[in-house]
Amino acid sequence: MAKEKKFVKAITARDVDFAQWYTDVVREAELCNYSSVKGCLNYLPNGYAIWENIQGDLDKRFKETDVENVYLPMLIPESLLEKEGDHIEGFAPEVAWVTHGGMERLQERLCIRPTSETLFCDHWSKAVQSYRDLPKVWNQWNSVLRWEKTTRPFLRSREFLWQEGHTIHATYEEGEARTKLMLQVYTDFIEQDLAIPLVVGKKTESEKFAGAQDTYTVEALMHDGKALQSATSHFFGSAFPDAFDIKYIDKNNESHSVYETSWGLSTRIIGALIMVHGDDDGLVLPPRIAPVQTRVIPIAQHKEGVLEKADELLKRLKKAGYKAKIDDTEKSPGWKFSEQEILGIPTRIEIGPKDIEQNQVVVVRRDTREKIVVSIDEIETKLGEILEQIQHDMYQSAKEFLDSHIDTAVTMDEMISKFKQNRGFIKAMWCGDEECEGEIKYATGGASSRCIPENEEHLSDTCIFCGKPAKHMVYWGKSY
RNA sequence: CGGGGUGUGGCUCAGCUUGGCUAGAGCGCCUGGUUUGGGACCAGGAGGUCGCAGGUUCGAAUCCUGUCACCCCGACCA
Repeated sequence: MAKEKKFVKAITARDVDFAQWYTDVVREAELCNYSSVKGCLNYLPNGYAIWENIQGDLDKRFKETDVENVYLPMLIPESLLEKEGDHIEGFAPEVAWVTHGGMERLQERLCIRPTSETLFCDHWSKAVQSYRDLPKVWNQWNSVLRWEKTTRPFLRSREFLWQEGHTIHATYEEGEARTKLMLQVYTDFIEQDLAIPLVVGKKTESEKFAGAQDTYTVEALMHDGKALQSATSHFFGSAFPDAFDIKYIDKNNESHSVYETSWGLSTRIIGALIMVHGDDDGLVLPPRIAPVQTRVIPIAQHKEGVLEKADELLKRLKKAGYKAKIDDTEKSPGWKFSEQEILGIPTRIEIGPKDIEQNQVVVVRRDTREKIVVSIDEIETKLGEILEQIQHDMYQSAKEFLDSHIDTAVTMDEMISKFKQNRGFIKAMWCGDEECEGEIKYATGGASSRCIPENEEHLSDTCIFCGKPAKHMVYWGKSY
């Protein structure tokens, strides 16, 4: 007798409706949910655990490059925010203001930080006097608030968690080197730990951070073919610190400007994890960042000895250093399998009466669903190998996707038709004119310049839009 | 900011056009029992001032006015 299908699939197929799929995965995996304020999220244990791991890994990489952590306030006086013209102009439309303290109206309103360049500079303007005070290489883990009109979980929220690094240096070269160093730190972290391949480069004038001289970016390609800026590193030169009057005295008692950088990575990266690796069954997390690397699922756990064996296995896995959990709830095995898949736990280990009889377990990979029979005696070493393989394979398949979605174009017709048929990045030459950039965006239905890579290729002599001599090769793409 | 949509138990929604008995369903939850290698089943049970305010009416989840919130698309946006 055929059983009636009792459970409707809770996750929309990825290729049917990508936006809905994304929302479904976020909901079903219980990463976050909507709070009572638009655009502000409740980060739930499953989602926050991912962020904690990101923090842990990235912070370690920061400290290897001599970064020191600090914490500065969340409120910025209006007068301070206004000190650098481009900066305030860029952020003014999206800052939230505190106007009252208790019942009293404040003499000067305070903005809730959209970013903290001004606070760092304000501090340094007093604290830095001598070349001996330099460099300052600081970072803070915090949240910021930007009054976005359109919001989506992780991708664009009003309040979001991030880290913002801020540094000042005695020389231009040193500042520029730090900017590039942090870009490299992000690239390594995202590619190695998150298994997300990147396109790396410099932003054009119009896409730059408000007040920056140079903005560098790492761009990831989501499965729907849209790009997502996944981290950023800015070089401010000395204009920004000059506006705050940060000066130092060198060995010869001469006064000099300092050179500033800032760099950040936010919870938006969780959106990238979902959209790069996820599939129709839910989240797929790379083993190095997964809060749980394996979940033991006892089969027929009511039978004599099964739970005991499963618990014993769990203890061994934990002892061997794995982030392991057990699902010994009363739910049916099918339910448990689905849940492990929705949550993106990289492996599950099935252990039932038949396995125990043969001194084995069945390891199932989340990414490929491959079932691997492993002798219980070897589980500690085999699981590690399987996890490493998953990490490697996930990067490879994402890399293949990225590579197969990068194309080139030398005429506008070519570019437009390629954007229509093949989602992703298109490389094309550009004259450096902001107007052409806008025209290209319009003509392609929204493809903006994503970045100019360090090693530019020479595709043709002229700008793809206006035909004037080309200055740069640009990666173009539609983005989140 | 423009267009569209939705607010009814924890979740997803039906009911509203055409006002009327005690406001429904599925999932989830609780209790007991049977099950257990891909979302098991039976029985019983708890849980809702129908977003908020006002109006019309003998009577409003349903009609009217206002308001708030959220979602989707677009525009905008480091």
